[in-house]
Amino acid sequence: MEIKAVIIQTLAAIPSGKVAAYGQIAKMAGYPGYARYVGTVLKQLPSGSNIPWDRVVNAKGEISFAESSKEYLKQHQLLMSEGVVVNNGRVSMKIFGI
DNA sequence: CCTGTGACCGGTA
DNA sequence: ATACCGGCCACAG
Repeated sequence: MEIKAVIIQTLAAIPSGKVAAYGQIAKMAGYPGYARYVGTVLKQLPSGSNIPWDRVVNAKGEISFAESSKEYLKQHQLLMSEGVVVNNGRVSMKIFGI
């Protein structure tokens, strides 16, 4: 119950217009190695929460959904609307570095 | 209790 | 640059 909260806080701290990697978030939260768990938490987030799940990408800077998936398109759109440039599924260096 | 799974990561070839 | 591999940790069945 502790870890989840910290991760969510860290997610909420990502400024608009920037993105962060799963592992990076885990590390910032003080739990290095919890990258996968970050994904688990995001997946279980209730819809309607204020958590910017769309600003989370994998270590390669890519969206972690299949291109054909609906979620991919949605995330892509959200990122664009926040000023993040996405090229071929890859975000252009706007990584959140506190 | 044990096993498989996941919106992952880093090192090595 | 890409491909493969082992490690990672909580959670559901």
